[in-house]
Amino acid sequence: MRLITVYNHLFKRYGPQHWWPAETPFEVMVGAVLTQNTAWINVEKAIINLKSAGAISPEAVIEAEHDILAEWLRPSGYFNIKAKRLKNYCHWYLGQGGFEPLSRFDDNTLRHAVLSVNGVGPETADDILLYAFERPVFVIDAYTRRLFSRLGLVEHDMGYEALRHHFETGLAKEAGQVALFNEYHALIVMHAKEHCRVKPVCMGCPLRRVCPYPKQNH
DNA sequence: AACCAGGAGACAT
DNA sequence: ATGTCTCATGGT
Repeated sequence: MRLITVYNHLFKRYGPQHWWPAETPFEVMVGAVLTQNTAWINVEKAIINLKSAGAISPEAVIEAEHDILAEWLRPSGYFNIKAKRLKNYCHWYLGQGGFEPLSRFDDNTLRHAVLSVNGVGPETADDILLYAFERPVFVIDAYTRRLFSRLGLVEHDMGYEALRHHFETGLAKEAGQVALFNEYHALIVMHAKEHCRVKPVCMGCPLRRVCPYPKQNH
């Protein structure tokens, strides 16, 4: 089965996801950091706190005391670490001059620049690249690994960069890379969420016969 | 009531 | 290069 075939099944079942769930590019960046190993519902609460405090800007994040910022981030978990990581990112972001100057970087340069921030790893960086800067990078997360290794389309022990390269080259001939990668990652997350927890059978699963869910606990 | 969620860094080996 | 610990709230 080809990668684009899996995509077509998912899209037919779930339709367009119009990700990322955020109002501005900066809000995408904040969400990308806060959602590290965390349920999105909890990230939403933290973002609401930031908005209520008028702190959904890089300047406000930097100016806030650590303990205050951590308190706003509390619902998203790891609040002490994430307060530091968010400040690290905002310092770097403003140091680069914000969105405009960064948007002139070529894809690879921008990716390495974002990755240089302490607290921003490959997945967080690619969330930011794809959903805030609209660059053609394929986001690899735990869901992607699990789904495609169980489908037998990738090896289970592939590293992040190897997986990313596999998806990007495997979909290279498809039109509209950014829009495709945007929808694909969102659909993978949606599919995983539907098959999360108790689901006796894959009723309505777009991948029917080959659907790897549920297996073990998922 | 254990288990997991849209990971990453520090550190040891 | 690869493996293990830690970070932490909230839903099921």
